[in-house]
Amino acid sequence: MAAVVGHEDTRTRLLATALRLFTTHGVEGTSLQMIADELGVTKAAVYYHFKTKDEITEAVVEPGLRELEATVEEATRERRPGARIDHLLTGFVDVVVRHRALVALFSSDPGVARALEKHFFHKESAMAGMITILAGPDPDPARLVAAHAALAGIALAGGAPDLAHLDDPTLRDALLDVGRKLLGRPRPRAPRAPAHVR
Amino acid sequence: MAAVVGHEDTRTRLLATALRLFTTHGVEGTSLQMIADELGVTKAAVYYHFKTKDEITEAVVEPGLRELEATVEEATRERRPGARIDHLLTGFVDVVVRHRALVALFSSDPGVARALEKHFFHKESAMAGMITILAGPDPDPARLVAAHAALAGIALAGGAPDLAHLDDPTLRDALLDVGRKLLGRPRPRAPRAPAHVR
DNA sequence: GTCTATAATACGATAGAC
DNA sequence: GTCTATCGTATTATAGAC
Repeated sequence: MAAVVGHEDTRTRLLATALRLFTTHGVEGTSLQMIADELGVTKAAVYYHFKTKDEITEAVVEPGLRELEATVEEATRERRPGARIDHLLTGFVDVVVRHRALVALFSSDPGVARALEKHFFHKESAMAGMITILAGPDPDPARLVAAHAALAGIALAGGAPDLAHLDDPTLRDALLDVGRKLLGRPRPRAPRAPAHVR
Repeated sequence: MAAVVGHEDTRTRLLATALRLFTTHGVEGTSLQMIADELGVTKAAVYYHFKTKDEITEAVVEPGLRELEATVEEATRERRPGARIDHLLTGFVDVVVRHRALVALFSSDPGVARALEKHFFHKESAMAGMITILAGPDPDPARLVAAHAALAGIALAGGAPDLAHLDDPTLRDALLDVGRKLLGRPRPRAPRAPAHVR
């Protein structure tokens, strides 16, 4: 199973380049010409790998979105509401850390939503599902705002260029802390230290 | 002092329309044709009020950015670090609530940064200044991440369409709560209720 | 202040050579 | 698998009539 390597490689390079350009210029602000130039090929060469620009956008976003949807589905299966939140929170943070800028991209870039709404993927429902789990049924405004802020804060902080120097475990812990503070969840295995803390 | 009213009115309508389109399609995803169509005028009419698209982007963003810069400057003048954080936090939340989608726009849209970096405004330094105040000097990773998450979370939650139905005081309180939780600040005038709360 | 008309350029996308 | 060349359209922006 080691055929078409050259093909896969160029395709992978293309997606990596596209992601980088998308995060700095936005999807709509990135032209196929820019991608081709960065790759050192022509526009027509890009069109060999992908039929349309939307197809590129989908392919860039796909892996992260798939993992996110899987995490939401897993979390939904938890019986206790608190466990649902914890499962979703850790799963979300893991995806953000694994893909860094990607989640920030489709948390805020309208071009991603536009490209995705025409096909199978449903970013909207994944986001709605996460909010429902985090805020619970019939949430008060404070909890609803906290849920939104947690998702946006984790996604954008995780993808922030200023924080790119942090290694994965450090970033992961810090992002988990953000989520736990906003959602009122205890840290695992250290429920609540009484008085000598800080 | 009540001249040129018609002019000001169209200009204001134009900016409001531009902001709305920017938030739903992104700056680069919004064409002057879209703005003109939405206004019921032609592209040339838009060009009467603004010489370039960048000028529109600047004008849309200007009021919010000015208020933000003023808030940062005020906060910097506070002597105690905690007071600096509280001042910046409340000021930032007020700007977000007053302008709702605007702050979310220039927190995440690359088109805004691109349009601004060519002229007087310095979004970058305003953001850096806020992070410095919130995270303090030589911050550990956790505090740095918390500061980033607080700003991004407040901005994007404040501009979220899902939360547009919340009235200003409710949204304001909820966003302040987000910031305080992430930055470890106490709620004013109700330091810590002992046991009967919740 | 808004219009028609148009210029110059960039866009996404296709055809066909190599 | 990548190229040159091109099509049709949309873009920002300008000139000039009304």
